[in-house]
Formats: sequence, C-alpha cells, structure tokens
Amino acid sequence: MVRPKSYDRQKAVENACLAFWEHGFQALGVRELEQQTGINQFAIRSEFGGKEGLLLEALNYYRDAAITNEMAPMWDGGIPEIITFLRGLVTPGSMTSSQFGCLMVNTGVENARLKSPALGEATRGYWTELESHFTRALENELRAQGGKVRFSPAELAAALVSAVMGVHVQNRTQKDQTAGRALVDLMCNRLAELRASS
Amino acid sequence: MVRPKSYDRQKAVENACLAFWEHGFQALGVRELEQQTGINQFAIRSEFGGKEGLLLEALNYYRDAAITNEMAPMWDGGIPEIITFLRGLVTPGSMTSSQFGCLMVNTGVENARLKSPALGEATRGYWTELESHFTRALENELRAQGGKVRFSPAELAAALVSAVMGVHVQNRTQKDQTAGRALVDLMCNRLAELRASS
DNA sequence: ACCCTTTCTATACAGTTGAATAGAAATAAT
DNA sequence: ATTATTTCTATTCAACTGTATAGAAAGGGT
Repeated sequence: MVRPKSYDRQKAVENACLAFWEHGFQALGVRELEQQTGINQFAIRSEFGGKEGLLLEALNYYRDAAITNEMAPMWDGGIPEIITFLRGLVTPGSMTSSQFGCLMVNTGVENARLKSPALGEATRGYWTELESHFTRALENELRAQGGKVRFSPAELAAALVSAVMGVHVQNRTQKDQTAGRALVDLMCNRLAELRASS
Repeated sequence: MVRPKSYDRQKAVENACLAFWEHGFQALGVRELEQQTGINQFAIRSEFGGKEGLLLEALNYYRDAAITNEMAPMWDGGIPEIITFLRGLVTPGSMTSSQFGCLMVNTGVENARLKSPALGEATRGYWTELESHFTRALENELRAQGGKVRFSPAELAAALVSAVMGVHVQNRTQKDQTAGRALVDLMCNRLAELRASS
C-alpha cells in the first residue's frame, strides 16, 4: 500500500545523535545532516519536524541510553557505583567518554544563545536526572553507613554534576577522551575517602 | 591628514569580547557585531582581519585581563590564593564570574568543530597559562610546607583546570554566575585540608 | 493493468552569511 | 580653497541557510 522508508528510524536517530554530538547544532547544515544520517531532507521535516526536532529526538535517545547504560547502577548503589560512572567519563568504550565531549554539554552551551525552550528543557532534564542519581547513591551510602553525616548528599551531588561537565569540556577541547582524568581521579579519591572513613 | 576613527580601539575590542562571550562566534553575525561593538563593518575587515580576527583580539584581551586581574596573585602565592581565584568564579564582581560562562570555554567547544588553528592556539594557551599558575602556587605551597609531599602539584593543577571549566559551563547553562558554587566549595575545602594538615 | 497512498528526488524560495568595493565624508597640510 | 589621505556608509556579491513544494518513484490492493 505504501512505499517503504529508505532508512531505519532507530539507526537514523542514532546517526543524528552522533552527528550533532561531533559538530554541534548550528554548524551542522541540513544538507550535511542528510549525508551523515542517511535521512533524506524531506523526512527530516515530515518525520522529525525539521533540524531542531531531529536534535530533540537525538537528545532523548542520548538521555535514555545514558540512563540505561551508565547512570542506572547508581540508583540502587552507593559510592562504588558513582566511582564507576566517573571512571567511565575517561575510559574508552563507555558511551559517556568521547573526544567530542557530551552532547548535552555542547547543546547547553549553544542554547545559552539560541534560547530554544525545548532544547533548554531537554538539557536541563538530563542534568536533573544525573543529579538525582548521584543524590540517590549518596543517600544509599549514608544509610548503609549508619547515618553518621560526613557529607551532604545534595551538595556533593551538585558538585559532581559540575565536575562531570568539566571533564566533558576538557575531553572535547583536547580532542582526547581521557583528558579529564585528573579531575576524575581527584573526585574518586574524595569519594573513596568518604566511604573508607565511616 | 587623516579622518579620525569613529571608535576607540580598546573599547571596541572590549565590546567585541563581551559580545562573543555572550553569543558565541558562529551565532554572532557581522552586522549584529557591528551594532554591539560600535565598530563599522569596514573596520572589522581592514583593522581586525574580519570576524575571526576580531575574536582573536578579543581572546587576547580576555586572557591578559584574566592573568592580570585574577591569576597573577597565584604566581607568588599558595593555596590561599588558589582559593581566592576559585571563589572568584562564582562571586559577582569578579571578571571570571559570569552568567555567560567563559569566553575561552565557549570558544573551545565551538572550535572543536570549526578547527581553526588560530582559535585553537589561543584557547589552548589560556588553559596552559592557568595550569601554570596553579602549579606554581602549589609548588610554592609545597616548598613553604617543608617538602612533605601530600599531593602532586601537576596532577592537582590539571584537575583544577577541568574543575574551572565545569564551573563555567554550569554557570552558563544555568544562566547564573553562582551556579557552580558547590564544586568550588568542594575544591576549596580539599585545598584547605591540604594546607591545614601539613 | 490500473489505482491509491506514501516516500523520495530535485528544485525553488526567501532570508542570511562573511566578504568585498565604490563613492562619500572627514580631517590636516598646503 | 584645494588637495591628499584615511575612514566610513551603502551597496553588491556569491554562497549558503532551513524550509517548502511539485513531480517522480515505489510499493500493495483491486
């Protein structure tokens, strides 16, 4: 009854995600996007709502993948799971480790000028999600340690989020997915101390 | 003998710096740049070498101002001077504290795609300069403490640079020049410990 | 075979981009 | 006043932007 689509939607979003991740939103033209993703220009409009709509789908894809593959263990874990997450930021193979930094960081920096409400909500939601996972893990840890308060989960979680951003930017500016290692080590040592000295 | 320029060069570069800082490089058109800086389009080309040339001058201005006003005390100082610098990142009034983040961070993120050698060198130079100041201050501190090695100046300095980047990105994405406070507090506490427990 | 629906290719569109240039304007020296 | 030099204004330029659309292509149903 219908002509079949020439692309796989899932794969297309995945490709779009990688393309925006590497090149950013503004610098990536629709025609270049067409080639990098395999989606034809018509479909970008009719199926995704244009360039920004495609980025939004890419952001959702990125968020879901990050939550599932990287953040999830922290939800019922403690400091060891946070440390594993942080190490992933500078460990080849992890999806949160890239010489292009982080799609959410890059988009957030761009959107400070673009001021797109949709993009703002998408990036903000991601960092809220990450902070929640950090907070959960720290609260779990605190409970397991018997409540002797040596740190504030909320404060420490907020600091960790900024640190994650810093690692990503360092990786991107240096074109080296391990460039942020020094800060990761420092944060991991700090966390290990909080656990050991309970 | 000549028609006088309609703008003050120093003020113009300063304005360009602020404009690029807020809006970024790609998103800021030459015509908008004209209005924000008071420089006419002709002068942007003939005096600064076009849009990129103007950004390069703005980066130099930013770097010199940051070194003079913010980094300099660390050169002959120690951990207290580092703490003062870090606090400045989230303290209104300091030039390194802005809801637009950091011109060097923003430019670095953009240039990962633009791949301009000149911009790359300018931003890289800035972070090298900052890391050198951190390292110097930490070495000064170590010497003053009598050489009992409790930390590696080079490692700690590298971590501090990434942390600074993270604070800036946090400030920009939240449009709040104090948004990165939690990480600043954490790093300052860590530094204070290293000093106290000597 | 023919039709109907969906998707794709190719082109067109108005708006913007950074850069370039020609002529006007402003100054100082003569 | 006239001239020489520099700077500015206004316009032009080709290239590119994201979006829109018309007609071709590809299927399945009859």
